[in-house]
Amino acid sequence: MAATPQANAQPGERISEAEYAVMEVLWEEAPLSAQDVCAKVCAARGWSLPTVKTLLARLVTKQALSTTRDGKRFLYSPAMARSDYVGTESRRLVDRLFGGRAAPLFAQLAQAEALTDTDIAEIEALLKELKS
Amino acid sequence: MAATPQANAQPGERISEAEYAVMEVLWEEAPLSAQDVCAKVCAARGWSLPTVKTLLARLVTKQALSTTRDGKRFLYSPAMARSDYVGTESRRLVDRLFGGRAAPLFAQLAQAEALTDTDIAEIEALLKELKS
DNA sequence: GCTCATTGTTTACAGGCGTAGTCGATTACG
DNA sequence: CGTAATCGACTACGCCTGTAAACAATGAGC
Repeated sequence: MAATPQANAQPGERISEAEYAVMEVLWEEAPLSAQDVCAKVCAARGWSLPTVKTLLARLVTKQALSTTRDGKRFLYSPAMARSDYVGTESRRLVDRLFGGRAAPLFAQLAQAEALTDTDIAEIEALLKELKS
Repeated sequence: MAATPQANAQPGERISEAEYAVMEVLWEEAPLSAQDVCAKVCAARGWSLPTVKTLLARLVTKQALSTTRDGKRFLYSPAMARSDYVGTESRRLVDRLFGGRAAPLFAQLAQAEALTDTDIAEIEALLKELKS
């Protein structure tokens, strides 16, 4: 048995921070080759090409990326929407730190003065919309 | 050289998820002994006493907990405020996922319908206060 | 067609994390 | 005073992560 061997990896697999940096690039523009991705992050993070390759491979295993052959190389594209990732990640934080309620998070940010005037204005607008 | 040996561990050390569960208990009530802590989390997380002891030790190393001798055992107390932890952790998320701006996070939660009516009311109240 | 550069794959390795057992010291109880 | 229970320290170990080298296949250019 064991249909597809070593292929354990639910789509729910967690994406690590380094992997996330790679996803960022691909969410901005895709599909890209490993080299393209490296061109966009290697400098900033002090990575080498092999590192990016490893991360790409792991993301493919985790089904966070899909690939298309292009000659001898692969082109990588996100297999999950950025908003999905951001959503579950936000939710996770709110659940873990604020008992699942968003208001305390907001209060926290407010108290930490992490809210700019623009933020406040935008949130106000959103609120108005929500109530309609 | 090497003043205090193995004692590398800036207070900035990151607290892992399991460690956080222990901190939670101590933020709620402190000081507590290892057994007290275990009594409060072991069941819920399926841990054994040794596990809790390890986590406590690591948290002490990370200077997230302080200890007081009490006979042959230690009593543990938080060495950092919960609000500090929650603050940096929230900030980290906002920085990483929303470019440091809070409004998009709020929008995300709104769109994900993660906002209850109570949340909205409370946030509205907070907004009003902020503007005064 | 042959060689060279490029690509993905495999392997590596140290450090952190989750989970826990062992052990020597110490305290408490009889 | 001696023995048993308990405590913290040390050790362990597999998995994930960050980072990367080695290698084998494959496609491109001459």
